[in-house]
Amino acid sequence: MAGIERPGPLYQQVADAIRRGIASGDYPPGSPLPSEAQLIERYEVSRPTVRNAISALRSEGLIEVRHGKGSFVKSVATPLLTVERTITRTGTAYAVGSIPWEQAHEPTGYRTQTTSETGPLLALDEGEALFGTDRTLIDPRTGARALHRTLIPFSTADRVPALAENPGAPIEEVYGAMAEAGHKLTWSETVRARMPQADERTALELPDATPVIHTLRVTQGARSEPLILEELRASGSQAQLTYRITADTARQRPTARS
Amino acid sequence: MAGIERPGPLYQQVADAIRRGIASGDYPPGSPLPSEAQLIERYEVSRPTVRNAISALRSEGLIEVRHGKGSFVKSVATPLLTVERTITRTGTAYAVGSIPWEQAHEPTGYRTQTTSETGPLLALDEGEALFGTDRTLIDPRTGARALHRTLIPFSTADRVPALAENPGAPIEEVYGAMAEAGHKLTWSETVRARMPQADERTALELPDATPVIHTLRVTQGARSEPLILEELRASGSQAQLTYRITADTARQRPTARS
DNA sequence: TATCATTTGTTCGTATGTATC
DNA sequence: CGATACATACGAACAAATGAT
Repeated sequence: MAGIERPGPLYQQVADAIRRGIASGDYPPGSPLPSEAQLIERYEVSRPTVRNAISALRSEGLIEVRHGKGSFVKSVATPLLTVERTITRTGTAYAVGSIPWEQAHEPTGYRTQTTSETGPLLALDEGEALFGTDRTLIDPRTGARALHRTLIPFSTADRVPALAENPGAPIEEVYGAMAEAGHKLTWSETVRARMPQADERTALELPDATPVIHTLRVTQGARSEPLILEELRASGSQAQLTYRITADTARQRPTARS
Repeated sequence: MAGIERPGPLYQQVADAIRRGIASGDYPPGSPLPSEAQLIERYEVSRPTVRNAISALRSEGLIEVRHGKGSFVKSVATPLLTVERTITRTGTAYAVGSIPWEQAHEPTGYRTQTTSETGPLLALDEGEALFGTDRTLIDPRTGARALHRTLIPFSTADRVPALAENPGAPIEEVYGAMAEAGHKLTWSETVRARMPQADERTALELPDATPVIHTLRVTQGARSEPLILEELRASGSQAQLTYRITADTARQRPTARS
C-alpha cells in the first residue's frame, strides 16, 4: 500500500514510513501506532521485520511500547523541568536554585571512601573516608525525579564542627556552616550525559531511550581547595539545567593564544 | 556451562552472564566478546536469543558491535573532552573556554527566522529574521566533534554595525563587537540531554547508545535583554561541560521575566 | 586481484508465554 | 473468561562486511 520499494533494509523502510507518519501528524503525540498485526498486513512484511522497525523507533526515543497495550508516540513537548544551578548568598545564608523539591523519603546517610573518580575531584587519595548522604528529590509539579548525593571528606568536617555533627543537613546549611567557619566559597561544576544504569533507570523511573544528565559540583574554598562534592542525576528528557555566566576579568596572564 | 537457570527471560540471563563477565574483567574494555556462534554453543540457546541479549547490552552502551568483525566491550574510561563554558574578558576582548577547536570546514552562513523554541529565548515573536552561522568543530587531540550555531537577530545587528557586516565572525569577536557598541554582557545557559536525531548521529559521528548534550546560551545586555543565541551540541559520552559558579549576593530580587 | 571463511545483518516462518481490557 | 497485543523463543536461509589466503 504505502510505497515501500526504496533501497535499504525492509525494516528501515517500515520505520521510515512510521517516522513520516509521526512527522506528518498522522500519528500525533500520545496516539497509538497500529498494532503489529496491522503493520504486518499494511506493509506485507513478516513479524520480525515489524518488530525490528518498532525496536529502531524505540531506541530513537520516538515511541514507547507498553506490553499488552500497544505502541504510542511519545509527546515531543515534554514539560521540561528547569533546574537552576545558581547560588545566592545573603550574609552566610545560602540559597540553591529556586525549585522547592520534595524528598521521596528521609535522606540516607552512610560512610564511604573516595574512589578513582571522586578522589581526584576532592584532591584526595583513593580510600579516604567520606560522609555520604543520598536524597531522592521529586518535583511536585511534574513528578520528575532526581538523585542527589553529598560527599563530605572527614578532613573537611574536621575543620567545620557543624558538619561533623550533622553531615546530612540540607545543602544550603552545609554551605552556610562552611561559610561561618571562615571559608570563602566558589563552585565548579561538570555536566555530562550518558545512558542510565539499571538501578538509575528504576530510581529515576526512566522510560526507554532516555539519557541521564549527570553533574558533579565541587565546593571550593578561598585557595580553590576542594571541600565537598555533590552529585546530581536527573532524566535528560525531563530536566534541563541552567547556569548564569559572567565574564571573568583575566588578571592572570592569558595562556590561550589565537 | 555457566549456571543459567535463574528466573527471567533467557536472553536476559545470557545478557547478565556477559555483564558479569565484563564487570569481573573476563572481557576487559576493548576486548572482543565471543562470536554469536560461540555464545550459542556456550549457553545452548538459539541465535535470536543471543542476538536479543547482545541488543540489550548494546542499548545500555556496554558494548559496540561492528559488522563483520564482532562485539567489543566499550572502554569505560573514555577519554573525556572537557569543554569550559566560561568566559573571560580583557577590556573589550573576550576569550571563550580554553580549547583550541579546529573547524571541519568554513562556517556556513544563512538567513533564517525565529521558531517557537528560539523566539522566546530571544524575546522575539515567531518569524523574526535572524543571521545564522553553523560550524562543525573538531577537538584536534581526541577527534571529538561538536556542532555550534550562532543566531543573531536583525534587531541586534542593527544596533551593532560590525555584526551586520560580518555576522559569521568567531564568537569572541561577536562578543567584542557588542561590548564595543556599549553593551555590558552576561550570559545564561541551559543544558539538556537527549537521544540524537539521525542527522546529528552522522554529523557528530556518534556510536550507538550515546546521547547528545545540548546547550543553549543567551547573551544578554545590561538590562538582561537577550541579544544573541548560541547552540552547542556534542557527544554526551565524549564531552563534558564545566561551569564556574559564584554566589550572587541577593540584593536584587530575581526578575520573573518568563 | 580474486576467493574464501568468519562474523554480523536481515528476513522469512512458527509456536508459546504474558499483560491488558 | 476470552480477545487482543506485545514478549520470548526456536529454526532456517541468504546478504553484507571483514580479514586472510
